[in-house]
Amino acid sequence: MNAVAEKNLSRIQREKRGKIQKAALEVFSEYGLRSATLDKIATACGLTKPNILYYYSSKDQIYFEVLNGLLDEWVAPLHEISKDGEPIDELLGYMKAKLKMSKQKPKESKLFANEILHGAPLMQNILATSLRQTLDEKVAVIDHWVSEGKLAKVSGYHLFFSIWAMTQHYADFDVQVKAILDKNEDELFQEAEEYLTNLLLRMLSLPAEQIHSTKRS
Amino acid sequence: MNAVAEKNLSRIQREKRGKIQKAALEVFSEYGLRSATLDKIATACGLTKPNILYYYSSKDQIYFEVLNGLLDEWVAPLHEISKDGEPIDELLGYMKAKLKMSKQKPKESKLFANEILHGAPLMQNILATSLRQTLDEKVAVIDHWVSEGKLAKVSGYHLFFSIWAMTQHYADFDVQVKAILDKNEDELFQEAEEYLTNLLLRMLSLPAEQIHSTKRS
DNA sequence: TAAATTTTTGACCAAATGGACAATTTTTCT
DNA sequence: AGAAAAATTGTCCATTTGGTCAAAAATTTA
Repeated sequence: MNAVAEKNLSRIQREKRGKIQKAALEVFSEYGLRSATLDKIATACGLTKPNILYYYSSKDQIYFEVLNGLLDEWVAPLHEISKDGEPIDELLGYMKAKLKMSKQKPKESKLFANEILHGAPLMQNILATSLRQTLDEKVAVIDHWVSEGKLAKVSGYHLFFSIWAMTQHYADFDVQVKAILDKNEDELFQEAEEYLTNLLLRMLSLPAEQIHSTKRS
Repeated sequence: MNAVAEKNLSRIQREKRGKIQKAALEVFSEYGLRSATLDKIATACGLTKPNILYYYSSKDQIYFEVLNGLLDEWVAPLHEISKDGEPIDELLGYMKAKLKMSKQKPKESKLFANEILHGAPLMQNILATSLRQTLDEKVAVIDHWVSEGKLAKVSGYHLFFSIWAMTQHYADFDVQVKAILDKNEDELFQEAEEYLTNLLLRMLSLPAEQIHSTKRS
């Protein structure tokens, strides 16, 4: 029900559905599924409530569409990790891509976080199949790098967990971060990138290489 | 309105309030403030809805009490960091304490996560004053350790952010973690501790010390 | 342009839910 | 024991909210 069916929609259909999804993302990410109301979404996109229900059959349906629409984009950076690249560069690149998403798409990040936090009722299946499979592949790549001596010994799964946790933290918990550090966003993310780069370099470099692990921004 | 006033409560008051708070934690952490209903809390603690409202003036009030009741406990491990201890041991100890809380109190972790994720309307003040002050002090300690050459150069603030993120990840996003890794909880947290210990050791150790940074459980 | 189709909306409904309250029961105090 | 205070509950209410529907307006098609 995506790129295929989307072509059959009229101009109006596409416009309005787009508006609704955009507004829904705002509202859902701020309030969560339950606290978000159709009225709030309606106000946010300048349509009436019944009009919204003309395009989507229910509130849950909107939520599902929004979440699904973001999924691919969300997992995309993972696919960019190439087994033929320089291990540390690949992983630093992944971290940076994830951090960039936190900076530029905090609402999307929060929406996912909220969904998973409450048991991922709509995504558990995808997590356990699609995401898991992709991750298994990438962990295999990491294991291979480790066995080849190109990377310090590390658990691939936990490495990914920690990259997710640390990068998304700056989006999901921005309120806390900003309550403690009153830098502007550019500064903050610049610092975060330097910090995380250093962290990964130190953690992933082999002892012998540790010497030239100072700057590699 | 805490330890002081709490003494003036009758046995029944203390029992029932305790029951209610416990049930409320369950329900709020699973559903969030808005989706949680008084009926769910009532069922969970075996009281009637009006009875609950006899002890707490409103649903918001219960939520506030639960959240506040947990706050001190939540920040406590931070106070344990002693400037007189061995820097790396202190920080490893902190990480382990936080990880333990994630394992043993996932509901509390999720409650906080949810609150902050949605803008921390009830806690922003505390975050920006109390937590911030405590953290400033601990960051000063870290800076001192760094200047004394006892710790690799690192941003204290981001170090704390990353410890929070990585340890709480195992509680807050447990659904995702478990969808990817099907270990039992003991194994999982054991692995996590080893991984995070290694990570912190590598990141915080001075280059010269890196040699004996293999095992230090 | 007129008919057919699509889009939009005002009015309305039923269910869920936070909370009020008076009456009743239980506990405590004298 | 009996009065006073505290605790409990059944009943009720107002608001919020997801969703329906028929009629009206706008757009497309022939």
